[in-house]
Amino acid sequence: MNVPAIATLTRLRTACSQCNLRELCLPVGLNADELNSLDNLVSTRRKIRRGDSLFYGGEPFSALYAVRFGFFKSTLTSGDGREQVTGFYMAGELLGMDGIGTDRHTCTLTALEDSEVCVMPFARVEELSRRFEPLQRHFHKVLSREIVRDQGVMMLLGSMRAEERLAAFLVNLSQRLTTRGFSASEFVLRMTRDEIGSYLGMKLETVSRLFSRFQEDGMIEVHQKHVRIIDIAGLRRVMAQAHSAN
Amino acid sequence: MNVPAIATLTRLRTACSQCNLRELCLPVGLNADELNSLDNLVSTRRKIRRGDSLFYGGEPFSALYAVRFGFFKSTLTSGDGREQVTGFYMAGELLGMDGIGTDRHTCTLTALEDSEVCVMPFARVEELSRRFEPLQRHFHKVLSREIVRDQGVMMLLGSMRAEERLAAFLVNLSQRLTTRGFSASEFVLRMTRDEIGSYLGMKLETVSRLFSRFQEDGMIEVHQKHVRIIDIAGLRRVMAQAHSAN
DNA sequence: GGCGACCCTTGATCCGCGTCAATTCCCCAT
DNA sequence: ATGGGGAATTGACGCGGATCAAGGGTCGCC
Repeated sequence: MNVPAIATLTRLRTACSQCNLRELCLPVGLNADELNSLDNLVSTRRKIRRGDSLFYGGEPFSALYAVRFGFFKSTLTSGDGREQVTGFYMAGELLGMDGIGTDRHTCTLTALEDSEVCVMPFARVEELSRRFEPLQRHFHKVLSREIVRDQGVMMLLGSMRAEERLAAFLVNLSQRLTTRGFSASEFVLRMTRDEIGSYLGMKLETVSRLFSRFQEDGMIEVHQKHVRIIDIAGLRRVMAQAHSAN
Repeated sequence: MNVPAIATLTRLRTACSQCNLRELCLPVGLNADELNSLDNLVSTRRKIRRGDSLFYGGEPFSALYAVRFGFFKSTLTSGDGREQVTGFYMAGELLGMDGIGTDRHTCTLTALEDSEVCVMPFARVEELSRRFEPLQRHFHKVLSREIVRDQGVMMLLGSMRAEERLAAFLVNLSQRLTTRGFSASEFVLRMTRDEIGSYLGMKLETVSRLFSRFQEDGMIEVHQKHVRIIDIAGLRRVMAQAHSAN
């Protein structure tokens, strides 16, 4: 009598239909019935302490992860040991899609604050999306959007100057925080200057200098990791100035 | 009697099971039976003349495309009109995956030489991959690999210096040509210096100068669009030199 | 077959950002 | 409270690659 009771509890606890992130996460746009069929999508949840990694590049791939709360960076390490930050992830975003192609993760996912993820065994994702057209469709959309996001970063890195890149970064962060119900104008950076720099293709000193400059220009206020955006229109203007880098 | 005969002919003509690219393309790894079920995946073929576009950013998305022969570039245009080359595609590679997420293409695909693609209506791709597990699996792998590829470019742009990037570009081209049965060491660039530069985040003059330098160093021979790779190990050494950019 | 439109090459100069270095700030652990 | 260490800031300087400019090669089109 006891074991099934616990199993039910676990199921409920990890049920997408009960999750307040369902409007952001994989089940977005599904109706109540459809949601219920998803309730065994998530096998367990897993807590990751700040500084620890969810998975490492090279590890075998078996599951996708949805961020419940917390903050992650993904990093890629090249043959010669250089490390590049390839993305930052927050609640409702999906991790691990890089592993599908080769059955091994290519990047490492590290928590930048104490975090929790929903573990979705990939076999289950595929099975459910075969049986279940709306999930299939949405899953494909999520994969595709990751491609589009990456191409956006390529454009950032390939054709914008340092100040434009940093402005774009701040605007993007602000938008994503807003979507999640946080303040659009005031937030705490979870990553270091070095990590921002790696992501944006510049050195930490440059990041720091640009923060100071944006502050002088009255567009933001920065104190260490605290950022307040005063003039988001100004930042948008900076990121769109057409006068090139290359 | 006549119409069905033509229909059969068309079917045969566009059948994956008859295509010599099936080992590179979507149906990779499927057995004969499985391949046959795919024979109505491709609705038609479409020829694109050099300089023409298969689709433009902003257009509604309806199908994926597999390159039969030819060569494409994909470009992204930012709000302020800057254009960034985000990739080059050759036979057997899949185009259009950027459109799935928003039902609109985000990038423009332009033929750099006279080309032909197989048109795969996306609804059909999804339907077949629901009914057909190996296709589903492989399709997911293709999407995931595109993500990984893009992350590789991010690393390139974010953490390598110009000469490393260009060396990496040449090595990558050579590899992909080899896979397709072409010479690994001698080929014709289908894109201009400007397009290479855009892709690699540098100016065309820099591309040109680096080509000349690689030639002086005895690693390649270049005459306009003709490239001969003499010392691929040397190029690999250049792309891996750890002494940073940022 | 010759003319024009690109494309490529190469040089000279300049500047954005990387590099190196010193100092300060902040958080955390004792 | 206090000391230690990582993170951030700021300045001085130099270099890689952008910018500007001129010339030459190649191919398609009349």
